[in-house]
Amino acid sequence: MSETIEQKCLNKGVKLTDQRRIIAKVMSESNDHPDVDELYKRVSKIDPKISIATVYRTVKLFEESGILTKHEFKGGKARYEELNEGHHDHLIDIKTGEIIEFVDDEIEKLQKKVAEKHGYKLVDHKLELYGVKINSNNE
Amino acid sequence: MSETIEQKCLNKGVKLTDQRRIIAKVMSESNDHPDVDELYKRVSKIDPKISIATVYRTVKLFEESGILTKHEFKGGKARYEELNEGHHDHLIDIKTGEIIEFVDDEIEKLQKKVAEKHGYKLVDHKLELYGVKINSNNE
DNA sequence: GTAGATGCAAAGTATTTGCGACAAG
DNA sequence: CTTGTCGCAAATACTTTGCATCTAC
Repeated sequence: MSETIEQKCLNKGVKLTDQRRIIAKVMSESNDHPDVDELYKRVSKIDPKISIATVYRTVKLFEESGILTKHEFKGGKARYEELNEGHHDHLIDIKTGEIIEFVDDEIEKLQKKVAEKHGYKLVDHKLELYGVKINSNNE
Repeated sequence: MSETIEQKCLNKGVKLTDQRRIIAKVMSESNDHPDVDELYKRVSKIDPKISIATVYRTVKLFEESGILTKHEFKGGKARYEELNEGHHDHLIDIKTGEIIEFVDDEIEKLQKKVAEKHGYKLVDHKLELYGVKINSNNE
């Protein structure tokens, strides 16, 4: 396993407060992609005195420190996820909202190539696929 | 050239009002990706009495009718673009904000394949590349 | 001890909506 | 005519911020 969020904070000189420790813990333990409201709810169960302003400030700080990433999936609120070595993109079930993470090296390479073809160095990218389940009960 | 926005409205049974005609015209003539505020400014030059609520209502209606697409590029406001046959994705210069449109069939195919691999039919997707210009004056 | 963090409530943005007046088909 | 649209201002949703207090280092 990789570094904990707390370790990352220490390495990056981010001051650790109780609130941040709690937010870090909740994010580490979340396998989904909570929005700020949801995160606030989870965090409030541990410490009901934390304010939502702190949650907003903290996710922003963690994002800037490369600890979390922010996703802005279609039409919704900003959602967050812990950033680990393994980069991945998202496939979103438009019926259920379920999110599947995937990696496709070939797509990654092609993206780089496209950027270069246009004279750019690729710095970041966003790839989201939206789909519906192909299953047994064909409509 | 393809159908005009006005023709599309007729085909889809979208009632044409003066305001909608103006918004349609401005969008057709825009080669960039204006946000609602910017669109409102442009539209106001033609008819200063149009309200921003109408602009919001109209872009939403046009989006639902498949006439415009909405983009939510990183951290900004929603931006709109006329939807034509030729689908394309966007490469955004993170220094200047310039937007380059591109098409890459191979990436498109791979996206479909990835979705299928996970048991999904690809319905929609979002691909944005963010880059910096590689140029003569290397920093 | 001091710079930075927190909680609160107030202020910003972006967008949507209720309503009476008005216009398109 | 009648249904849907418009303009306006008020409402909503999400996020940020000023300020006084408190806390990590």
